[in-house]
This record gives sequence, C-alpha cells and structure tokens, in this order.
Amino acid sequence: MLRTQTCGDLRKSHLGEAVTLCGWVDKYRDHAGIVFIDLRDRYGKTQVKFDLAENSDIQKSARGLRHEDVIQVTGKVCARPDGQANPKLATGEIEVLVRDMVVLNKSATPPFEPDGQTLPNEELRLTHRYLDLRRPALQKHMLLRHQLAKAVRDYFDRLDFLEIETPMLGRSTPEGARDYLVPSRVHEGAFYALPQSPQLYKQILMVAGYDRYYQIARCFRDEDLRADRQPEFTQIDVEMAFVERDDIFRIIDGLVAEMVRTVRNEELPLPLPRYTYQEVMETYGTDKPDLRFGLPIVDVSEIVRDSGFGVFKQAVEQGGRVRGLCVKGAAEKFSRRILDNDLKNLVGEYGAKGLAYFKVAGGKLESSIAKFLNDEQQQAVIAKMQGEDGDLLLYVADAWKVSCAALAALRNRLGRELELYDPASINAAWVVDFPLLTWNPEENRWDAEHHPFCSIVDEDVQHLAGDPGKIRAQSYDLVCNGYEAASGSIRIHDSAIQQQIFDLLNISPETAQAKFGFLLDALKYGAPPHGGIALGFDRWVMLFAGCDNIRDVIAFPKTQRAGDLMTGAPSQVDSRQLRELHIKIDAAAAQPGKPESAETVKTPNG
RNA sequence: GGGGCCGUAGCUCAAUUGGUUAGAGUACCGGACUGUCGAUCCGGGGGUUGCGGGUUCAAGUCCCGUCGGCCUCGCCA
Repeated sequence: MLRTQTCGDLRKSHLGEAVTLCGWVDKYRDHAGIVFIDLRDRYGKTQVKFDLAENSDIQKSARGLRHEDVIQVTGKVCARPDGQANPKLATGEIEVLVRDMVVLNKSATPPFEPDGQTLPNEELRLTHRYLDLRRPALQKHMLLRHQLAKAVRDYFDRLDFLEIETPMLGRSTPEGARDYLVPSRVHEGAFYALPQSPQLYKQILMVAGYDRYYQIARCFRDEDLRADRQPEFTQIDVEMAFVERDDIFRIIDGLVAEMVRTVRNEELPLPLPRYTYQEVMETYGTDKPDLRFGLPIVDVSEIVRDSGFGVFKQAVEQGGRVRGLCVKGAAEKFSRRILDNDLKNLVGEYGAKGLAYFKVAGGKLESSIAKFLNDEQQQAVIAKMQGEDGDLLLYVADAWKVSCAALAALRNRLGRELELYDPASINAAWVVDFPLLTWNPEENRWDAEHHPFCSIVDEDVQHLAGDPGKIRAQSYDLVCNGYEAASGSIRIHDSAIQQQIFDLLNISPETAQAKFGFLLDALKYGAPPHGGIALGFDRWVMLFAGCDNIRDVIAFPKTQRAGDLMTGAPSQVDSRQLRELHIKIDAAAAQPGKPESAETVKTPNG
C-alpha cells in the first residue's frame, strides 16, 4: 500500500504517529515559509503542512503543487495550535507535518475544480466526468447507490430469492418501447435486441421452478429522454411463483422499508397505503400522484352546469368536467399576471383551453367571472371545495383526460412553489386496479396498458366479450413523491387465456406464435401462477439522494440525445466492421456532425 | 416530431437603445509573505462572443439557418 491511512481517518487519537497519506491537492495555501495543502480522497480531507524548518527541499517543491496533483506524503500527526482547529473538517483538529513527499502524478490545469464554489454547466461536467465524480456530492450519491444495492441483495437473500442473470442479447418483441438493436455477424440481416426488461425470461424462470427470483438488471429503451429517464437504466427485477397480489405487496413493502432503514435509519410504517387507479385519477389527475401533500382535485361539474358561464356550461354539456383546486390562503399569493400567463400557460401545455379562478372573500366568490354564478351556486361551490375566506380556487373546464393532466401539473407546481411538503421526505403508496386496456383510436384497436401478459381481476372476466374497457388488470404501480417507482402485475399462466388476450389486442395466433412462441410453449408445460414487479433503481437512488435528475446518481450517464460526451459514443465505425455485419449506411445518414469520436471533444487548453 | 430556456476568457457571470479598445471574480503565470483553511497583497498573460449566413455606417446585442446542453409535450407495453 502506498498509504497507511486515508484522508478521512486521522483524529487527535493519532497524535505523534508517523503516517503516509495519498490524495489529490484540493487547495494550497503558500505562505513562503510554510505551505498548507488540503489533501483530498473520497474519505475526506486532511491538512498537511510543509515547514521550511522541517525539510527545506521538500518545502520548496511543495510550493509548486497545484490543484488536482496526486501526491504521497509521509509525516507526523500533530495537533493544531490553540484556536487553529478547523471545525469544517472531520480531521480538523490535527494536521500532518510532512517529512517526505512524492508527486505521484502532476495534473494538467483542470477545466473546473471538483470542490469549486460554483458548479460548471452539465455539458462540461459530463465531458470531464472523472473530475465531476471527484466532487463530494457525486461521491455521496455513488456510495448511496452502493448501499441501496447491497441492502436489496441482503434483503432478498434473507428471503430465499435467487439472483439470476438473463441475457443482454435477446430477441426483439413487438410492442413496448423501441429496441436497441445489435446486428449479428453470423446471421446475415438478423439482429439481437437489448432487453427493455427481463420480463419474458423471468416468467420462464418461474415455469422452470425458480419460484423466487430477483436481479439488479440493466435495461435499454430507445425512447426520448427526460430528467428521470435514461436510455440504459437499472431495475430491481422481481418475480415470484405461487403468489397473489398481496404477497407481492408484502415483499416489496418490506424491501422499501429496508431501504429506508438502511439509508435513513428510519422505520417506515407498513403496509404502504393502497389506492385504486380511479381514486387517484379523480383526486390527483395522475396515476403517479405526489402524496407528500394534499391539495385534492374537486369536481364541481354538477353545480356549474346550469350557471351562466358558457365555458363551464359547454364543457359539461360536451361530456367534459369542471374540476379545480382549493389553494388554502393563497388568494393574494398570485398576481393576475401569474394567473393569466404563467399558470394558464402551464395548463395550456396539457391541452386546457383556459384557467378560471376565484378568490373566496366574505363567504362569496370574487373574480371577473363570479357574476355568472348565482348566490346558491357560489355557496355550493365554496362548500364542495371546502373553501374559506382567503382561499384561491382554480378551475379547468375540459375533457376528462385534459382536466386530469392539466390539474395534475398545476397541483405539482403549487405544491412545490408553496412548499406544501418537506422535499426530503419519502412518501410511497400503491396504485392498483389499472385498466387492462386502452383504446387506440388511430389503430382502431385495444392496446395493453401494462403488457400483454398481465392477468385480469377475476370478477372482470365477464367483460372480456362485452366491454373490454371495463376490465381491470391485476397490475400495480408503486408511486413515490410523484414518480412511478415500481410497476408490476400478476401474470397470465394459462396459455388459453393468454390467447384470448392476444385476440383482444388483435395479435393473431400466428403472430403470437412467431413473436412469443417460446413463452406460450413454456406456459403449456406446467406454469405455476406467478407475478412480479420491477423497481426503477436509479429513481429510488435519486429519491433518497434528494435530487431531481437521474444523471446525478449514475456514474456515466448519457445526454438527452443519448450521447456520451466523455467517450463520444455513439460513433461511426470502420467500414470493415460494417461489412462483417452486412450493413450498408444510407449515404444521407452518414453526414458528419453527428456524435463523433472523443478526439473532437473539447479538451482543456486546446 | 412539437414547445421553451441557454451558449461571451479555462470556469462562473456582466456588457445600457445596436455604438468607442468586450469587463469582473476565480483559475493560470511571475513576485512578496511562517498559522492558513474560499489565505492575503502586487504584477501579468488570456476572447473565432458555439458555428454559418444576413440586415446595418456599426452586431455579443436584431433576423435566418445550424450544432450542442437542459426542461417539457408526444413517446416510454
């Protein structure tokens, strides 16, 4: 070892010991006769001192040290003089008086300093990710990620789950997300697909008798990115045989509690609450509500349908709804400009044609449109909204789906802006009874809401023939702080029922056989009832880290255009490689200017 | 595919109505200094204002295009 301790280890108890430390030069303070270096590694920082009186040669060379140089120092642990301790450092009571130093590696002037006061833009951070990852904040996230992964493995191990790896090179299946494809050299014109999830493999593992499976699995989806979505991401993938929905809930409740215990040292009250899809859509307008605060959506359609306000009236007449939020004590918190521009534009992004608002004052409604509601209607609205003087009432009058999306977005923004919750808190709950199918008007057919292997609620079998839209799926989401944090279902284990669902989805027996024949075959050979779930691991790390983008908890994330700014991936490849893969590039697509090799990436000092 | 924000020194930012030689802090280089810890003080170098067009007597500023980053709608079974 090149060191005896780390830069986070030394305390007063080490006084007088000879130690050797290695690390990066974090800060240097040169006083000519004495030089202080803050030496940093991932465990902490230690002040090391070069004194002219101690070793003049070393002291002189120490004056040449700069940010991010890597050095090894040997010396004695000394107490700092009275009043010179640094309470900001865990090692702040001591310093190391250096007798000997080796510059292990001189650093070029870094484009930014890992301990800088201001964070450079993300483009630069991603280009020099090795510097970004030296930042204590990101090191904390990587540690958190490791601790959570370990907690997950320990938990499942205790419960007799087996971690089983499934292939990365698989077969492309229809529906779902766009696949990342890998061309085959051996099979001309054929492609593997990287897994969107290990869904089919884990079901087959159930058939194979591995009744408790989990995997921390990498998944790939070639879809557009978001703050909480990366093209490659990590799922905690779980599947169990001989279980019902409640068994899954119990196991996953325990997992979430274990994670909270591990990283927060808190006991999460169990079981986690459960809400139906209908409930949360009515009350929060989304299937992934942020339950850290109230601010429920209230429907006043029946009250205002007969009012003199055309917008409300027509919305209801056309089969839509008039729904709104009662924002407590906020009557004076938003200027007319904010209401008529910012908030109206916000709901407009979700298709809402407008935003109506009232203030509650003197037990009545106040606003430019209050006159269209008579006294009785005003009282009914206030009562239904549970409004009081000083409250602000906001309404979207539109089709059901539009009012859901618009009010959900509005509710999230108000919750955040008005600080209606503790941003560090974790609030998880189950959402159950999703519809099995959604009608696809473009294709004129039913689409699976979850996936085509999802079983249905027993008593809804009656709707299979008549009213498929009413069928509830035995599927469930775990939502946390407004994110979809997990999603799963009880699967179909009967090939005949599976075929019925394929019929509904307009997947012919021939197509089904061609695409998922291996699964249908497997289901014929003694498939146990089974079900499972997958948790978005990156999102959970993000939630526990208290940050709002997934890139900050992934060591080497990709940009919104799915590029890696550090390596320059994706890149063009050698024509020989393409020939071997039997691939010809369309000349128009081969234009330069797309993501390129790392050589074109801007480097410091030219 | 659509909407929005952004791009000026290595970095973080400023630059009046379109107006003179594009500034500051920090980093970097040189010098001073034996108790600092965002060290301090003195001096210095550093600019294709992302890129390409256009308007104008004059463009960092206005217009068009393009590249890149972020947020978002669609998309993500």
